[in-house]
Parts: sequence; C-alpha cells; structure tokens
Amino acid sequence: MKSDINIKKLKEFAGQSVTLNGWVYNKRSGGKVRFIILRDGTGLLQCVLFKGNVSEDVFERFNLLNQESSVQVTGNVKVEERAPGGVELDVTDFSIIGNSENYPITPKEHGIEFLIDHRHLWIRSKRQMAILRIRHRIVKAIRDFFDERDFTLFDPPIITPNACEGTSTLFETEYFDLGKAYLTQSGQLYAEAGALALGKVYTFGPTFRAEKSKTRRHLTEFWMVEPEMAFYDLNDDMDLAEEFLEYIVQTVLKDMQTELAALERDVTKLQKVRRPFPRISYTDAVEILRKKGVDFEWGNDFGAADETLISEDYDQPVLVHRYPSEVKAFYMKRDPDNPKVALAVDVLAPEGYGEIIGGSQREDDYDLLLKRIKEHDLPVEFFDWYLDLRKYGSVPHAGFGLGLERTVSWICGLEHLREAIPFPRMIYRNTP
RNA sequence: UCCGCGAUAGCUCAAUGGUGGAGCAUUCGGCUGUUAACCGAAGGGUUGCAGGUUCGAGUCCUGCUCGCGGAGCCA
Repeated sequence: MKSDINIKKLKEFAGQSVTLNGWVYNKRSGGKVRFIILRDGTGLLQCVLFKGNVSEDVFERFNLLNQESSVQVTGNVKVEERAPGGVELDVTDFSIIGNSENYPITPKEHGIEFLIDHRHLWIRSKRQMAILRIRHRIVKAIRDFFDERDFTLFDPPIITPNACEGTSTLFETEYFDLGKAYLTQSGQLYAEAGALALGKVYTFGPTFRAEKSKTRRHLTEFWMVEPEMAFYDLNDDMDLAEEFLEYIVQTVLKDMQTELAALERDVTKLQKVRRPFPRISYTDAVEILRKKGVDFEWGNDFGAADETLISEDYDQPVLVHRYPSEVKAFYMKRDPDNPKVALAVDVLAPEGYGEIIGGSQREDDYDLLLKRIKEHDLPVEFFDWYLDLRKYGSVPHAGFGLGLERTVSWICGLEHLREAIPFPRMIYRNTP
C-alpha cells in the first residue's frame, strides 16, 4: 500500500511510471481532458487524464471524485512548464480509496469562525500546511541550535504545586490528597535546578495560562522553549538570544522557500535579521515613546501599541533591557548599579509582532531571593527547593523563554496566533 | 472583566419598513490544456432566540445567547 515516492521529490522520477497516494485537492474538466490536483502532504501535483490515453472506464471514474476523496494514482511523470511545480502526472490509472461527499471547506473564501470550527480539515489547505511545516522546521532549528552548543534537553513537570511567578492565573486541578495543583506556566524554576546540575539546559514543552486574554497574541495553551545557563550574566544571555533568533530565521529562510512563497511572506524583511541587534535600556525606550508623543510614566510596563512604536524604527528584533524591578518577576536579579531596575531583557520582534522573548539574570543570593519571595507574598514553603539552589554552590545564571507560536507567527507573517499551532486553545474555544 | 462590532441558503455576502437575492459548493448538461477554470440549467431559507412597535419587520426597539476584534495580563 505505502509508496516511497511523494510529490516533493517527484522531479527525480521524470520519465518514469509511478504510483502516488493522496487526496483530491481540487479538480477541473474539459471535454476530452480532465485534471486532478493531488495533495499528499508534501505538495500539490496536477494529474492529467486524456480521453484516449486512458480507458473509458478510468476516464468516467473521474466524475465520482470529490474534493478530498482519497485516491491511489498511477501515471507517467512529465516535465511540464504549464503545470504548477514544473511537473505533472500523465495518469494511466487510478482508484478511489475513500469517498468525500460535500467537503465543507470549498475553494472559496470562508470566515474565521467556520474555519476554526473545521480546524481538523482546515489544516489540509495549502496555507495551513505551509505554516505547520515551517513550525516544524523552527522546532527542529531550536533543538539543533541548543544541541550543537552542548545544552541538555531538560523536561520540567507540567503539574506544579504553586504558581511559578505568582502573577498569572493558572489552570487548577485537584491532585489526590495533596490539594490543589496547577498546570505549569513556565518550566524556568526547574530549568534553574537543571542548569546547576548540567551546566546548560533547555526546556521545551507546552505551558498554560488561564488569563482571559482575548487578543491575536494570546493562547491559553502554547509552547515555549526556555534555555537556562550557569555562569551566564545578562550580557551573555542577550548574546545567546541574538545568535539564537538569527539562527532560526536564517535556517527557515534557507530551507523553507516554497512554504514562505505559499504564504506570500516578504522575505526581504527576514533577510535583514542579522546580528548585531539593537540593544536599548528600558529608560531609553521610554524616551523613544515620549519623543513619539506617548505620555508614558517611567515604571509602567509597555502595552502592545508601545512595543510597536519602540520596534518600528528597526529592521531587526530589539533587545530592551533593565526594566523597573517592580513590573518584573521576583526571581530577577537587580542591577548592582541601579537597584530600581532588574537585569531583565525582552526581545521585541519587528513588524509589530511584539514580545517573543522574555529573559533575565536570576537572583543568586539566598537572602535577597528569600526577601523577594516574601515581598511578593509567595508561600515560602513551596520555594524551599528553589532556595536550596542558592545555598549549595550558587552561581550567576541566566536564561530566557521564547514563545514558539509568536515566533512562528512572526516568521510566517500571520495575523493571528491561532494559525501557528495545529489546534489552538483560546478562552472561548477548546474544540476541535 | 471592560469597550466596540456582528449573527440572512452548506460557505461568503446583498436586500430604502413593502414579493428574501447573487457567487461558490451540490446535482444535471456542454467544452482537447485547465490554473479558486469557464458556459447553461436545477434543487436549496423557521433571516441566532424571546418579546415589543407597526396595516406590514431580515430591516426599528428591549432583553438574551453565541461569536469576532481590541484593552488589561503575558510568551
């Protein structure tokens, strides 16, 4: 049944007879010539039936095909300028494997609600296939990047006893006799333990936020990669983030040209993502906002519109560092030169895509960390193990988190995060 | 949680308070190179729900439900 030949590598088989498995993406017909656009997951292929070249039986069988019928097609591979992709299949025979009556997603426009309701079928469309393939390539680039730099993949727990950063609203569940437990909002605290064991680690998995966010930049379930490195300070952390982003973007540009073209992505914007990236302090960013006429008070966090204003003058991602410690998490180390700011960095993507990375150097002093935990009214007993990391061979260390869907969204040029993940989870939707 | 917008055929949309239409999809017919093919025909409707105003409501008013966009929070 299986075929080792697919549409992506069909050019290598020019002049040969091959058998392909797939689905009918679309069909068209003339009087004596009929076309099947075949989809097999690796690409689209125009298959041609000439009356006379095939038996009457096969020619008439064409009428039984519908959009998304599954088929096995045999024919000769022909180089053909008129066909999209440069090759087409001159069909000699085909059989229908599964029917598909009244396929809901027609080759016309649909509203977003309808498409999301049919997400399980929507992912068969050209655009969605391109996005999901780029997502896969980004995931592979992320893993390659860290694996090649002596990082160890370190999987943190998903069920946790406490709110990691004490800020977000979390998904809650009953955990046997131990009371309430929560779905993780970040693997970072555990990654710190990993970094002090293995030197350099990264976590990569789903995280959950029960915030009632209702914007194109939020999902309740999303994937995050979080490297954490012992003996790294904030500058080392920013250097790594820069190199990391450049690597991801340039890898996708090199390997995913077909998919980027299918999305009509302006790749000249991505080509400019080369180091060094601009680095500005939070205080500088506030000045930029004020010069642009925003009445912004030092000490507040940036909103989405502010982020766009800060990043719009640059082609590369912008690293904004040293935020007021009040708006940042308890575990971030304060700047010894200015205790009002934390050694934190956010990376703002170009083209208004906003924050894709948030990171910091961590507080490595036992007493200061304990003080912060108390100041934030966090339950100290849950942080005993975390404080231990500062008790037994504490070192300066740093890390950051990259939101996978936001990165996919930026690189693909998407309007909304919901297209960047196979089955998006949002405040008013947990199906299909 | 707050602000704004919307719900009409399977889908995308139109319809001055006065007989609810079009394109796509579906079915049938035509065409030897189509590129969201094209041409012709047919079938397809409790206008989100409940109430109100009116001789008459898809259209105006009130309430509700659901959805979309944005804010806040954040990746």
